[in-house]
Amino acid sequence: MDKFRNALNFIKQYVDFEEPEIQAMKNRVQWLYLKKNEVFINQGDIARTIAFTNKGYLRVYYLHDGEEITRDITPLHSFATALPSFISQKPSWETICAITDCELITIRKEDLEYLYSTYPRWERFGRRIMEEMFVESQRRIYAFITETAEVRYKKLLKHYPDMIREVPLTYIAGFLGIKLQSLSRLRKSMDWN
Amino acid sequence: MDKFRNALNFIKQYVDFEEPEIQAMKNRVQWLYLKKNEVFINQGDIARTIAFTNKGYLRVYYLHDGEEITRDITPLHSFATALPSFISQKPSWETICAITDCELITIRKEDLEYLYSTYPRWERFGRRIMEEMFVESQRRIYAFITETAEVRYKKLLKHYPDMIREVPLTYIAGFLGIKLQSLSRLRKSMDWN
DNA sequence: GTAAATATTTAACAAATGTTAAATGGTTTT
DNA sequence: AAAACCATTTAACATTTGTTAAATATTTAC
Repeated sequence: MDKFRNALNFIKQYVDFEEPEIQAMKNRVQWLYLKKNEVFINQGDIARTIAFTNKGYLRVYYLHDGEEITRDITPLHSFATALPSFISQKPSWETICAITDCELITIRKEDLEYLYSTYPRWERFGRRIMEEMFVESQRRIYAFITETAEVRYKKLLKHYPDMIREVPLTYIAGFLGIKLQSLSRLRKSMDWN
Repeated sequence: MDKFRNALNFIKQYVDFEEPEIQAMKNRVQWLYLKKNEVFINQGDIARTIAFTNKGYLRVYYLHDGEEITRDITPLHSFATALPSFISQKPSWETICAITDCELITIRKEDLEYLYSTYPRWERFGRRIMEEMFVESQRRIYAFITETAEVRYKKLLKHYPDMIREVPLTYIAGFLGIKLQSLSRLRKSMDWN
């Protein structure tokens, strides 16, 4: 039983790696275990690592007029960091926090840069994963433009049933771009088609 | 006067290239001139090229219940393609169309892949530009969650005054995620602060 | 097991945006 | 200049979501 099984399955969707490249990665990552509500990256800190969520759900939010605005809930087996801060190495305005107990595979920026510079296939992986994340992000913009909150909620239920089960409704509402009370009302009056 | 001046200025923000790498790119791009309302990539076609908008504005939209949903208006000096189709080389569900007369620098997917495979710095550029596009996309998601349409419109006015001048309000409204009539109403009742 | 804390629901009213339909204003074509 | 074609505005009414405040329900800590 390989601890890296989830991560490797995910990675191999994008690039076929040789064994030494995989080893180089394994030598440079750290495992990080977060309890529910523990913080991965705090607002004001510099995002020095990026994480792969091997287990659990993270929430990305920032403070807007004293209110936490949830921008993202990371699906299982995906990457998470405060990217603007990670790229620029300036303080982050976003906070990333564990919604459930989490098991993260993290890599420091300098180690990732080392992989990028040393192994062209890792740089290629970086490009492809970013393309994918961008496309997904665009899909979400379409959803905001064309779908009502009810439709967005139904799709979330359909695509991420586990997530809905484990994540409090406040955060789901934030992710959908509506208030908790609106989500609650919408759940009551929903026709299930 | 270098025809590539805009493009090179843009590119050099992300990676410092050597002359041969720039030449390799110049040898593989094509210039494409579109008149207002001409189509760059049609729904159902495969996106075989990606474009840099040297002049003019492109609009990305798709048909939703017989209605054109504008997902993006590309700023000057940025990249545009139907990325899901470009990546997968499957038919595009999005159409990209010239809002104004356009001057595009285009490169075919296979030529871009050649640059990526041959020059690590081009692959690095590909990754960095994708990171940037992803971050910008996330910013827009925040805007949908936290800002009213009026605030989004004011920011657009502030950041892209030229765009507002050249692009019809229908498309602006679509980009903001509201209907033309709502934008019109909002413009009338706006307090200019 | 009980108290405290947190999550979710409910409701009445307010604000923002959508829908439909028509009027007005500009441009382009002939 | 008139006709035809766009783009934009206006208005009345409908729907969706926000706001405020409270009531329930569920979970966590002691």
